[in-house]
Amino acid sequence: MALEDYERPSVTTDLVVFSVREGKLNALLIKRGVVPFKGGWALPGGFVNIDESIDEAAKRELQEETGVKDIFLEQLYTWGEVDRDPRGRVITVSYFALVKDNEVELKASTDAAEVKWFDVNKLPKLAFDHDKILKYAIQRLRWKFEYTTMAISLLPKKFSISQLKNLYEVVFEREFDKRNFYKKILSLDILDEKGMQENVAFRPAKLYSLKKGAESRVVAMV
Amino acid sequence: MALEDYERPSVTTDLVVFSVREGKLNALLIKRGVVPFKGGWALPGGFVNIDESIDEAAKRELQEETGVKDIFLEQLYTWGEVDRDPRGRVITVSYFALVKDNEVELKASTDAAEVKWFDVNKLPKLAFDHDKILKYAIQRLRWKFEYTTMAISLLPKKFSISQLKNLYEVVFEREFDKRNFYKKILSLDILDEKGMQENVAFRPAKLYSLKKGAESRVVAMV
DNA sequence: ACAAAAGTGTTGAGAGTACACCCATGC
DNA sequence: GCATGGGTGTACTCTCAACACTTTTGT
Repeated sequence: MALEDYERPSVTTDLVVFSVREGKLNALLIKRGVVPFKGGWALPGGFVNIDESIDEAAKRELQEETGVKDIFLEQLYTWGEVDRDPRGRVITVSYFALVKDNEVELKASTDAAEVKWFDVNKLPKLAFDHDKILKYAIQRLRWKFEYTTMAISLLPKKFSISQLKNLYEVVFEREFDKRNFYKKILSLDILDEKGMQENVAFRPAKLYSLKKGAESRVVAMV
Repeated sequence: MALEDYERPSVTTDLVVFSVREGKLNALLIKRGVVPFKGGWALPGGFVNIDESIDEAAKRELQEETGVKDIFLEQLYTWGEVDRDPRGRVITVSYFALVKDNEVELKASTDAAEVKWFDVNKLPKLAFDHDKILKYAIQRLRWKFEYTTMAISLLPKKFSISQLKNLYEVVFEREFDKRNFYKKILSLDILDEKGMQENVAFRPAKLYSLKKGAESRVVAMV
């Protein structure tokens, strides 16, 4: 059979954009400016254009909503229940992204009456099956933190071990032993020393950056 | 914007169906009976109907190609490059499946001139981006074997530890120490004893079955 | 000198790895 | 009794977890 013989579904991407703000894990949501679920909160996202790859569509959406590019973005899962969208048959490919709070510029648009960060522990009711997608994304985020060096992409180029430790404590919602954390991270041989903090009101910390080539290494981080 | 304002891509599923045959890990391929790549080998798969979920489409394809149902089937990844299919814009959601060799009945169809098992180390050139998909599936398969009890779904209801060990050796292409393997598996507390082998020409093995509730447990298996 | 955060070592428990011999059965 | 695969224990190493004090800096 030829392509034309099949009725085609619409395909969208939905993004779970995470950031750490004021010591909490936050996710980006938009207030829908259009039906269905007009006025309800939902994940940012939109249709995949016919001449762009799904990854490109996700990247474009991320930039439209946050102004951010060149940041960690990874496909999560594809949701294809027949009735997940009241407008008709819509398949969505979900992605998750990590952005640095201070590099983000939120902008409303026609689709999004409002764009806002929410503490993942204080989420509103979400449109479509977006609560399921968000739960899935949090699991994946934790997994990524546990087994990859991805967390470091959320920190400045030079960072201290304690900044990294804070990040892990926010994502896993528990404390890590300082000595064990230092020992573990330093034993992985993934960091280069990059001098010291300056102008701090207490003992300056050593700064590190991720070693070249360690970006995609799979290591047990914690 | 409304759904109608977007030109829609076609959506297919592609299946990587694994089985263990004669001590080797095999994948199921079809010889394409239609253009493009007519006469070339490809993964089984097909279009997602407008009134079925993607999971249902994958399940249906699996049954059409192998006659198998109720077996391990899991979504892998969604491939959405613009030019991945010469017929036009086709997005494919890949799945991987595990089937028991002896429960499979291969059938050719209009789309598939021939259906055949291939040793994953002796694969022919594949159509589309199917070699990438297959590589991805093998990675995932190994990960699943390492961290879940999924391997057991490939064995008969009652099985011996050495059958399980053989399976792991095939998938990881290396040997496991017999004593350590027995010790590790039995220490996980995921098996129930189910009597002994009968009518074997040597010392009969103890048989086990997977404990109720252990199907989805995440454990380090090896 | 004090406030604030940085940095550092040891010990015990449990898990992984390496390694070789006896056992039960059918023929 | 022999061929075939089943089943078992010990010692070493390494990793993980628990635990508290000293150091450096700015004010």
